[in-house]
Amino acid sequence: MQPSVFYKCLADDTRLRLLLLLVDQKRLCVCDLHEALDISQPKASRHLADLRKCGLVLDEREGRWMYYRLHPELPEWARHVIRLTKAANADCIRECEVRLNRFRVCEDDE
Amino acid sequence: MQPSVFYKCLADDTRLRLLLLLVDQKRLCVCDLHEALDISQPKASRHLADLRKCGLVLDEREGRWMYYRLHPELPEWARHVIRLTKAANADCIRECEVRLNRFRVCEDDE
DNA sequence: TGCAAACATACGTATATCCGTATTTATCAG
DNA sequence: CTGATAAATACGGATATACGTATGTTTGCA
Repeated sequence: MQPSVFYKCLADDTRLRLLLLLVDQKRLCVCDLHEALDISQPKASRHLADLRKCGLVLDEREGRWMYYRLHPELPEWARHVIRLTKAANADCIRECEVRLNRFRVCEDDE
Repeated sequence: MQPSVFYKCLADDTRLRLLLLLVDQKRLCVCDLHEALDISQPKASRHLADLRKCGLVLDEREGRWMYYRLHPELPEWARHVIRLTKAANADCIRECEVRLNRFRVCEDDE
C-alpha cells in the first residue's frame, strides 16, 4: 500500500466518510452508504470503486446487494490512521450515522 | 484542521516526503529540502507553500534562508498520522535522508 | 549601489478529478 | 420471459492539480 495512493483515497470528503463509516461497522451495502451520506447512488458507487481499486475495501455480492467492508489485508498502519481520524473527527460523520441508523430501521420494517 | 484538507496535502508524493522529512528533523530550509528530494527549487517552494497555506508547516526566515518545520499547533491526531506513516514506510524517504545528510555535510565544509 | 544567493510567484499547459445524467448489467420474484 | 431493484459504468463538461520555465522579491555582502 503506497502511502500517497492511500492518502489520495482519504483526500476526498466523500471517500473519507465512506471509510469512516466502514471502519467499525462490519459491512454496508451501497444503498446504506448512499443514504447515509445523502449522495446519489452513482456517486457512492464510483467512489467505492476507487477505494476497491486501491485495495482499501473489499466487495462481496449477496443477492442484489453489494456489501463493502474494509479490506482485511489493509496494513495495520493504514487501519490505524483511519481509526485515529475517526476518533478525532467524530463530528464529521455524526449526521451520516444518524441517517444510517434511521434508514436501517426502515429496512427492517419492510 | 479538516481531515480531507489534511489528507489532500499527504496525497501528493512530494508533499508527503517533505512532511516525513520534517517530522523529526527540527527545521530544514528550502534548499535542504529540494536537494534531499532531488527536485527543482520552485517545485519544493510551491509544495511548501501549499503545506503552509493549509497550516501543516510554519516558515521562519533567517537571513537568506527560509526554514520550515511542522506547525506547532498541528493537532495531535494529525501529527500522529504522519509519525505512523513514516514508521511504516521508512523506505520511501531513505534516499532523501541520505542525500540530506550528504548535502548538509557539504554545507558544513564551506 | 550592485551583485549573487535563496525563495517565491506568474504563466501556460497537460492531465487528473469530480460530478450529474443517462444507460447498462446483474439478480431475483412472479 | 418480464419487470423491478441494486449497483456499475459511460459520457461530457467544469474545475483542480502539478509541472517546467521564466521572472520577481528579499536579503546579505562587497
